[in-house]
Amino acid sequence: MRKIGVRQIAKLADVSPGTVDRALHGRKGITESTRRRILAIAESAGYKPDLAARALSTGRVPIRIGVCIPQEIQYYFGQLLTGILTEAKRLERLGVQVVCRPTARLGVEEVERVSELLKEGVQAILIVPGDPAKLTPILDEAEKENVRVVCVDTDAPASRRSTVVSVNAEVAGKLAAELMSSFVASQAQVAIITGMLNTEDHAKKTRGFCELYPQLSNGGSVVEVIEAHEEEEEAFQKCRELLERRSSLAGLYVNTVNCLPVCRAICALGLSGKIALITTDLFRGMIPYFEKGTIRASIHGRPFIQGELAMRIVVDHIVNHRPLPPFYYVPPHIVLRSNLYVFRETGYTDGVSSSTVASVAHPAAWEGAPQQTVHNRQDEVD
Amino acid sequence: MRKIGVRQIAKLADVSPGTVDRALHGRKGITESTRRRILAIAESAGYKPDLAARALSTGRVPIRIGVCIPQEIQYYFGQLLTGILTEAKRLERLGVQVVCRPTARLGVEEVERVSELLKEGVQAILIVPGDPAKLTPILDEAEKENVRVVCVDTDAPASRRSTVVSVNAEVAGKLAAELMSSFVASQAQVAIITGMLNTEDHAKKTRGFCELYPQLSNGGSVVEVIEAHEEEEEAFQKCRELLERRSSLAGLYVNTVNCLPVCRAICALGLSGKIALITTDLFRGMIPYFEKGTIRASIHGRPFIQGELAMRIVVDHIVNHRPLPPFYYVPPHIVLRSNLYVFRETGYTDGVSSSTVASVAHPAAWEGAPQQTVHNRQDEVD
DNA sequence: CTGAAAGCGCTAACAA
DNA sequence: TTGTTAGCGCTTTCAG
Repeated sequence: MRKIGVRQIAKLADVSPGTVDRALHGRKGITESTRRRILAIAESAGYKPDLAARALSTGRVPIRIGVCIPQEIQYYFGQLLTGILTEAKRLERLGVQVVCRPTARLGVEEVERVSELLKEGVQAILIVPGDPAKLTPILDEAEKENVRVVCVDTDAPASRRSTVVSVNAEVAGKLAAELMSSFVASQAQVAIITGMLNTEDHAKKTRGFCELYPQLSNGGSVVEVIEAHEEEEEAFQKCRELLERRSSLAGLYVNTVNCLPVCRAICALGLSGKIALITTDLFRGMIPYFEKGTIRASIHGRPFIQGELAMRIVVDHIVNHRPLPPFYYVPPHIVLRSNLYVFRETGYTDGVSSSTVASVAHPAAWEGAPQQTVHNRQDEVD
Repeated sequence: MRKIGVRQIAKLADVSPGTVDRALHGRKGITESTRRRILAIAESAGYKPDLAARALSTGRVPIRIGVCIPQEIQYYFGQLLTGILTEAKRLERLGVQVVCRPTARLGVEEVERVSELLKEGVQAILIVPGDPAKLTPILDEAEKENVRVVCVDTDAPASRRSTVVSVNAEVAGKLAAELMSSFVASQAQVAIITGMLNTEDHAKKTRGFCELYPQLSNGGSVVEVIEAHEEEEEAFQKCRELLERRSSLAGLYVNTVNCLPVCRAICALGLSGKIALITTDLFRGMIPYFEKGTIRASIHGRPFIQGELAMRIVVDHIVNHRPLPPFYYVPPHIVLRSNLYVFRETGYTDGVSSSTVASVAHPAAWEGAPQQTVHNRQDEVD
């Protein structure tokens, strides 16, 4: 049984292959009646287009994806970028190319970088919008010119961006609250150390926590919310002061990635393990504090995954026309001491060839650091 | 910059495309010297063959992936399959085709299905090996004939399978233990309800839990481990009996997906919310028990992700020759009441167009069920 | 041993 | 509105 293609359909319908093509794709320049006739024939003949042939014919226009993310906070945005590039590499065969125009810091010269990307003729832009207000016009402009804008990690809600890939900040805050309430005694007092409350993400996490914790803790309360502006020294001083002022404090929720100074303050006052500390995200510097029991849990947004995912969905959209839903919320992971080493961010997992959510084996998960597994990269022609 | 293909290589080497083809594919009828010359040129030019064109020319789909998973336990293996197919669809443009040979139940007629797949000429097999002992010979045979075998969800450790995608069962058990110890009071007695201890996965989870719980609970202990053999009625009866016998029981860890009967038993005895129940995986039937507080947490292996990942890494291996590490452990998610609705398995997330780890927005995460977001599937003629 | 040329099934530009 | 035709990049057959 021969494979049936446009040619045979054309023969059956007594038209030319061109007309069949028009019918199949709803192109203009064909009578409604013949279109329906052809469609019916195609249907009944069980026509399945040959994707390979189509791909070949359409001429694989290289897919250029622009990337604009900050270079600072390496362990966070670095992971994000790695995720993006890992996926891009995987999709190389599809003709995916990435064009990077990083910003020095979050929110700095973003508009300039984006306009450079647009000049490069990208079909989509992955961006961490640090200054959504300023960006909105150019992002809207991009979308109008049919360039898909995908926000990553944080949103630009006022813009027409196609979608956002991020954690649901409110859920992250609530998760922390739920965990906290099971770590501390009834009626316990806890506090939050945040970055800046005018940052959407920080505010939402704080709000989520403050909303849920009192409900679950039997009369417990959030006694203070402190802004540390992502500064190491400021965080350390304020935290130390807080702990001295509030000796009754049973828990602390740090909802930005700036948790190290807090850990140091806690240890300095001999409170490690005595006060329940819940942090955000995960990087190697946190490991000793997990091991000492200073950090009880962390709500991890997994930037690597976010990067991978953003790249994946945007290419899927461009190549296969899969629609982009307005939000892609990735479920944050809860990192405890017992699952610490399954996360690639600890560096004990396979960081190169490993795919998205996975890591390689490391038998000694609980007790200390297992050996790192290394894989050789095979580079070949074909 | 034009894409470089056999034609340009031919021009560079001053030979014909035919010769380039011979060189690239180690075909006979070419001098060793010219072959090496051509290969060097191809290499330095960064030649990447166009899979679509090759597929069209040879008339064969370049990448066929066989899938052999059980049809039973829909909510689990169904999710796994959906993940596999979702990813396959995404990779369609690369010429990926899947061939399904499902088994009726886990461990039944697996060898037959695998041998059918081998006859189909697949390049790789994704399999949930229910009966590893029986499968080992044929899996080894497959690998010997250069067919990659990827175990999913559970392993066939004695075989030469290329890799396994699963959760690290021991870590899952330890996670449960760590959570349990923070849910219950010091020195609390807890019990485990499992499936069959001769199933690798169940045994490892049980072991992980039993090892860690006593260490973290200040003298608490695991007083019983009950096998329920994945039977609803058996689980219900045994659990009920257990609860009556041990009135001091503070926590229960169910490490198979068969948690509903346990929930019912707990509710029947009026212990909902009084005893800390930690379950495994996630499906819609569990939602009411989360909402009532019967289930305190669940360790979720995310079969959808495992399926997606398995397909992804195997195609990446075939297409880009990325090496397959011997294990791919996916970090299990901890499901609590506050993050329940971010998981696609609850049905409140976007189950079709959504990608791997993501879900769409649902503002009311804590309080009851938010509205379901629906995306229209784009059904195309072709 | 190497070159030339004919497609694979589909799309798109141009002709009728 | 419809038909014709020239490729897309690779493989393969048949001459040279």
